[in-house]
Amino acid sequence: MAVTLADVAARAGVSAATVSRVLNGNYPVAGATRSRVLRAVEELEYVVNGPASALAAATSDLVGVLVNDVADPFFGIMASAVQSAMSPEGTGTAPRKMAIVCNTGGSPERELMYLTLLQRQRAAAVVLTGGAVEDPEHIAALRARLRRMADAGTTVVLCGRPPLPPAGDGTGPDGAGTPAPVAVTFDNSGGAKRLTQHLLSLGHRRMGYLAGPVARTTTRHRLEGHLAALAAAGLKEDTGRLTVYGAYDRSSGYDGTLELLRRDPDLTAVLAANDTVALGACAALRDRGLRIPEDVSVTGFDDLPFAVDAAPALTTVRIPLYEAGARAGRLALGTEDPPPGGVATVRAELMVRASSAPPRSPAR
Amino acid sequence: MAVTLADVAARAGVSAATVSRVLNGNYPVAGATRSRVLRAVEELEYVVNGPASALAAATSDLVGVLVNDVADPFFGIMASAVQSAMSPEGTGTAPRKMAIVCNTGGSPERELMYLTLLQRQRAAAVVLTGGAVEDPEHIAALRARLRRMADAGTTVVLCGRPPLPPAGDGTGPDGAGTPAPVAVTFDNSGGAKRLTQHLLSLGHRRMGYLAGPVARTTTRHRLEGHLAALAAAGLKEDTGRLTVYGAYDRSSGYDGTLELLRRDPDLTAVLAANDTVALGACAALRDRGLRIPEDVSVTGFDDLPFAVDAAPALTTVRIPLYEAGARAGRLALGTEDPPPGGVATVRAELMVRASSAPPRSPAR
DNA sequence: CTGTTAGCGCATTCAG
DNA sequence: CTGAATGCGCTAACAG
Repeated sequence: MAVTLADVAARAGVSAATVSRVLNGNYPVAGATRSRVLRAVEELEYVVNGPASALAAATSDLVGVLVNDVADPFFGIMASAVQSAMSPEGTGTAPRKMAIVCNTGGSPERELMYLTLLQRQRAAAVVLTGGAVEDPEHIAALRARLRRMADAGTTVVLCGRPPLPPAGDGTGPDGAGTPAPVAVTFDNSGGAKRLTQHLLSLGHRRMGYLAGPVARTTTRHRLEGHLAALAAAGLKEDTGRLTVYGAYDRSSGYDGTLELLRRDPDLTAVLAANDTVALGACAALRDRGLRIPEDVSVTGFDDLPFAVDAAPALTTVRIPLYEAGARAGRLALGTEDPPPGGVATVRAELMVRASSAPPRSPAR
Repeated sequence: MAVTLADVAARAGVSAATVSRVLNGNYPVAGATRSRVLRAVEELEYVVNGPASALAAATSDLVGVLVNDVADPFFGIMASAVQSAMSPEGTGTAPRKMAIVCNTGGSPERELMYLTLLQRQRAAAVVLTGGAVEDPEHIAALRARLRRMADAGTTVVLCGRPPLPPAGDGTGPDGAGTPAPVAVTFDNSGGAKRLTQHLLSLGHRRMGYLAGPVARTTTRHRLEGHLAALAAAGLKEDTGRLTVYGAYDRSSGYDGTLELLRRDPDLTAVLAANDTVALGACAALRDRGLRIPEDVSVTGFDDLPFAVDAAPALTTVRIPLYEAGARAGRLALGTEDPPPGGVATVRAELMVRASSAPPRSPAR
């Protein structure tokens, strides 16, 4: 049906092996025959059969990128960056690798399911983005699956999540064999700490915290940074009372803020787990007739593109998502050497904007 | 190295063919042997070799999704929806098809390049999202490429773009052979028209229009709807003078608004090509000391999630991106029958919110 | 219902 | 530098 290598070979008057060689360019071929083959390829509009070549070469040019939610710019930006790393810079050269973006929806089952699919495709590499679920059972399953993939030659890169905790239960040789996956992690805890310190320095003492989903590394690290800053300021007694967990979306921010207001009508600041949640928080506060930042300060996290356009512009913590994704992409392709220790932490920078200001009545 | 079908067959004491049959479930197999095989699969942790099966079956389970920009929620939402259509509803069943999201960056070359990659992978289907570039040369190349893919058995679905214009130059049999790709189009023109009518009815007469990139179907259709409404109101003289082209991003909205203000300092409304551009427009107006909507009304397009949280909340046109994407996904999989004529147009609904109000001095 | 037999299209030895 | 032969792992006819 479709035109094959053999057709091209016949047209060019050479053997299939020669055509294969010029196409892959890994072998010496005479200039004359090379151009003759190339012309035949053009004329026949030949397109390599990916599956066949993957089978024969036992390698594929697919790179999987797992994200919680493509529709969320947080992941969209990272995915876009990973993909950009596949194309060899400016030149219009076709990338040999192709990124597959897979939506897990944050569900552990779907994460494993997509890994199986990727494993089945014999993916060259896989990049796991975003926070990890902290369920021990899932971690064990994930570790096992990733190790099997790594053993089969798939490069595994973590982006935006910490390295997998070591096995611990001593089943099988751990330190030995395949090395742990390379990780590009975010300084979530440090960023959250600086953010809270910023609010503390403005004079805030009664702050509500809208945390992300429970049992997620990102959620935990951000919350820990926040609590650490509170503790350092001698405010640890409030811990927990003004923390509400929810999803990383607008409505969680809205509902969570109403709940916080119920718990403490006099709070002077709301720290949201991310920018999207912060938007919901702002909406809830406005609906309650509270002004931002005069009555209540609001902060986000991530510094997504829309944060600067919120009204008022959101004070937040900037995470260089694009740079991190690009780096993860290069690590996946082996274009960049892994960092010492296998873990690179990208800095989170405090962005002070209009949504934070001193509280109405400082220090309660 | 890896465990193969043969290994499983040996362990289960059956032939490779039988294992293949239980795995694909398309053939009758005795219950006893079936469970024996399944157990062997479990014990050996066998994972099918995708490339090999694709080669043998001459079909692949990959579905390509081309988007201009994954980091843009407009595309992210559609991509997410397409992907959701791959999973058989509630059941935790693994999707047999896998969506590959490819970033074209809006570049025709990259669009063709990714199609080549997809063609190489022998993709089962490909979904092209977003507006099409209107360069005749590119259209011809695209049409040729899509036809070749369709001939090779790949289902082609358009989502958010109009059907390809017919060949016209009479090269080769056109109407014959493979049918034209199915398309899920947006009523961009109708939505834009209703939006402009809304502003007209409020009393606006001097409106600036921030168009998208030139030579894009989406840009053209939205602009046409706008101009049609103006013409119907007898305002055609202004055509063009108050239209500025730019990218679909915030900075274009910002810069374009400054340019519009230069051309007509007394304009009372700015219509942006999409919500992101509108955000930039709002920022520019605020920086110029103009209030929204008291001094200038602003409208967006698409009704992305953040539109309702802008301050003031954005009057815009809602396009059911998720529904459209899901439908495109089902059409790609053949789960849904194509609409009569091969083209389904989804309605664009006017969403009136706080960013539009009567002008300061009605009717100039 | 199950085993046997052929390839699918290509990348690689190994000779020449 | 090039051609001929072999097998990657699996599916799809055929037989039985």
